[in-house]
Amino acid sequence: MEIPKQYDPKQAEQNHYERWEKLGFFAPEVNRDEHAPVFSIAIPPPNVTGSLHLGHALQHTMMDVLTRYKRMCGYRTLWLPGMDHAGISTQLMVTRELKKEGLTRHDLGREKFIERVWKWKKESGGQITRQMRREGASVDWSREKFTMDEDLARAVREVFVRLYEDGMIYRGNRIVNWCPNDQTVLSDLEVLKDPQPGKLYYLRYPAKNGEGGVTVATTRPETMLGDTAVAVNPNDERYRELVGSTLLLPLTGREIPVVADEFVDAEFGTGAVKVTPAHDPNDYDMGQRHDLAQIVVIDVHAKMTNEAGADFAGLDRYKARAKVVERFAELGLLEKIVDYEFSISKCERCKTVIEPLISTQWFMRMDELRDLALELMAREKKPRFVPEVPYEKVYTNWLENLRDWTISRQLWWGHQIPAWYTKDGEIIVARSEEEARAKAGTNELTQDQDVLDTWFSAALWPFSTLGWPEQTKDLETFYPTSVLITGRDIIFLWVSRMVMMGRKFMSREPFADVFINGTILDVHGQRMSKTKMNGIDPLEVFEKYGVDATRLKLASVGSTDIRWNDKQVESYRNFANKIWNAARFCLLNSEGATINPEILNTSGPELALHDRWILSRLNKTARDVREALAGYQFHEAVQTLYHFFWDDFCDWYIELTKSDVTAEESTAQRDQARVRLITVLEQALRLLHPFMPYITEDLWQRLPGAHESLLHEAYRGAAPTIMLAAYPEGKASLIDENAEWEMQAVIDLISRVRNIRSEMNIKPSEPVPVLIGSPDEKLRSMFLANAGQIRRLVRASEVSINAQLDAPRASARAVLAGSAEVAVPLAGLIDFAQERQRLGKEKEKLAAEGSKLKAQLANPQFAERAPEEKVNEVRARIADIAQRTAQLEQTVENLQ
RNA sequence: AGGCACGUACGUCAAUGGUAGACGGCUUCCCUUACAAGGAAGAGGUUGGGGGUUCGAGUCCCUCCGUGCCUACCA
Repeated sequence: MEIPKQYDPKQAEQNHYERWEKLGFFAPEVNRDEHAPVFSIAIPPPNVTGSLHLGHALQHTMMDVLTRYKRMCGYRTLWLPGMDHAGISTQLMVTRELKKEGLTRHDLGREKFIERVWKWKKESGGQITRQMRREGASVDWSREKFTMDEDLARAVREVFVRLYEDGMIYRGNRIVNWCPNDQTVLSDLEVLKDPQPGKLYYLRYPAKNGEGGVTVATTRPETMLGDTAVAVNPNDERYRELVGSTLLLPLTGREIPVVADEFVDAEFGTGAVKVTPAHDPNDYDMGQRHDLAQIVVIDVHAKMTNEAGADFAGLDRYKARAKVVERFAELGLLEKIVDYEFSISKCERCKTVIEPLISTQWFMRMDELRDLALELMAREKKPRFVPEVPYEKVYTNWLENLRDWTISRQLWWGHQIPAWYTKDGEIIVARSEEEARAKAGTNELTQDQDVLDTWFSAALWPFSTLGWPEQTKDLETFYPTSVLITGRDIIFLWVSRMVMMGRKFMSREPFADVFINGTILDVHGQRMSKTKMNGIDPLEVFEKYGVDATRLKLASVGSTDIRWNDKQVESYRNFANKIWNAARFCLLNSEGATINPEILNTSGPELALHDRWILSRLNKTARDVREALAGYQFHEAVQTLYHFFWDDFCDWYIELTKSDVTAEESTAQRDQARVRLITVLEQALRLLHPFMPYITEDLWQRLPGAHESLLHEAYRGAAPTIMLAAYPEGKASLIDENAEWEMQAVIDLISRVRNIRSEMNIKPSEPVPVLIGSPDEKLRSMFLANAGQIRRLVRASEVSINAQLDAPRASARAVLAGSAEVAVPLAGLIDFAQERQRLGKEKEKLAAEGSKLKAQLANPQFAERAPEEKVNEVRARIADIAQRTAQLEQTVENLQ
């Protein structure tokens, strides 16, 4: 058989995915058992403009691990893929593209522009699906969705209409976050707060009679042109007299009142605040309280309006700022300018400084929806956050302080708001234009030009993708989904909104569990971002180390943040190579053998120790991996598998079977050993498959008898694939603690002898005799049964086992657990001083451990209060140490 | 400003209140016919400092130092 010595991931990654997909293994229909339990995941839809980054690969790996695992457990599994239309960024990308052609979207017109976006989406979206196929994601492509698909659009309109009819969606004129660059309103969550150094300007507003007046402090002097009051705290003695008086607003000649408002912090600045209701959210509120006029001095392009006065009209806001300051200086009204650090609001997408503006927009009232979500958590503790701390609290705290959501956006790309206006300005909200006409009783309607926030449609994702509002079979089967795996940055933007919408329209939470994955940082601990250019393309990592190795590293990230270092993937690449070579060994020695699952079901004294032991290890590993995955402990699962495959299977089991398996002649012993070896390997590959789909499938396909070995019964009749093989169960009945103890004794013995060889500088090629002494007859017969293995693994010329250790004086010795001793006669090789030193070191170690334990036991409180089994454990360990120390002393004496 | 996390080997990270581990790196030896992307044997830790609870603390509590993240309407 042709098997290269080195694992080549590219070769293994080549053909399997296509076959899996073509044969329909990813679709839930592959499962023939109609009573099968269901497992479903709706993918967090990636942004169609982007390409996938490591964070996506991380989440996809975790979702794929769970999906493949559950599928192998016989669940009817659906991992539903799809993409998000990402209104603002997509429109931005296409606008940029147009700009290169010297066009604006207005040149094309709405319809043509949207056509253009669809064309662009096809290309960009294709990139994402290619990447996902490369990752090995076992998503059901036949159910792929896009938030702008007609059926999802229908769900959006349905939700909008129902919420409107319930009075939960309304249109209103309020102050909002406006991005002057994107020309659209943004919700609070799409605004970044960026702390940066700035200036605080102290401006004096004279009293009406030209005397005195008040000094205010502001970071935005240009807004003074729109001031309609100055506010002070009602309890502020300094200004008590002034409340109710009138000031003369410089540069405008406008008379404005001094009002008292609790909001004002007397400690800050001068204690007096200029009030610009049209351009500041707080001032807006104050304006409402005091019935102040709203004077709009800045327009949607962040330029000064005519209202700002002839001197300023048309100026950019920052130029206007400079000019205002200059004028104040000229008038002697600029008291001072101090350095001041404050947070500035920026557009999350384009980083343009937000301009708060008064604008007519659509809003969603959140109080009722919020209560639904909070109730769900309070009563049923749903959804279950993993890790619970701190995310459950983060989630509920945010909900408690939730404010209304601005859902309209001044974009063309997105779900156009299903609201129409009659000539008289009446609002008709309907599912379609026809319905609107019928409702209005006229055909003369114009539809609202705005679209909905992308997150509006995303909030419906878990049920809109399954066919809602139709009562489809899929909806009935797969909702609620089993788990959501996502980053902590969208708990508010997305997770909470899905819960509210799911609760409102499906009466149930959209997912049972929410697993919040850790964030991948760069080597310096910085978040990866486009602007910092420190992102890593997963495809590059795949190229370098292979998909399976990368997946293993990603799966081991878990829920804590990690600093990414390519080097760390290397050890998993080495692991893949180890798997490859272990399989290579098994395959090269598999002639005459076929996988036989029967041997997995029974263990007993008729089996060799290592055979009982590996069955025990295999079942324990399966059990531990299952437990780890049940609690989303991906890291734990990876560690368990890594340790089992490399340490248990490769380092010990293969080594222990070598002598049998590599025999030239076909004997029953050889062939049975071969059957056991490849059968255990096949089980190990199954255990690894959810994490490393390519290499495991590739090797599995080569194993003799794999095609005939049992798929999970739910998949009877399906084409052979490890994907549908039953995941090892982890049977308690096959966990054999006695075999594990005995095997450990053998391993310890071998390790001690190897240690002696190494410390004594005995050449690895030099055979030495090994003498074992133990009064324990059972132990002796156990060593005897494994003497051949021991001899091979320590390169012994002979292994002799006696009740008494009868070794020449010139021997290196070691003490083992269970009152056993081992000696390696080293006539002419031994350096007595060195040997005494070596034993002395060992004695010190024992003494240190022993005195620690004795002190613990000597404490009367310990015996009294600690559980009995702990106390017994300590007693046993002390006894063991005492015995070993005594033997060591004897050994040292023999050396004198 | 508040809230929350984190600080463990040289590095990156693990450890239901019960013997502090893994991987990489490092030292020595070995190309032993599955694998040098490997094998064998080692070195390396008063778990950031201090205090407390407990029979027992990396783990729970307090405090200080350091580092991140989130939330917020101080102009």
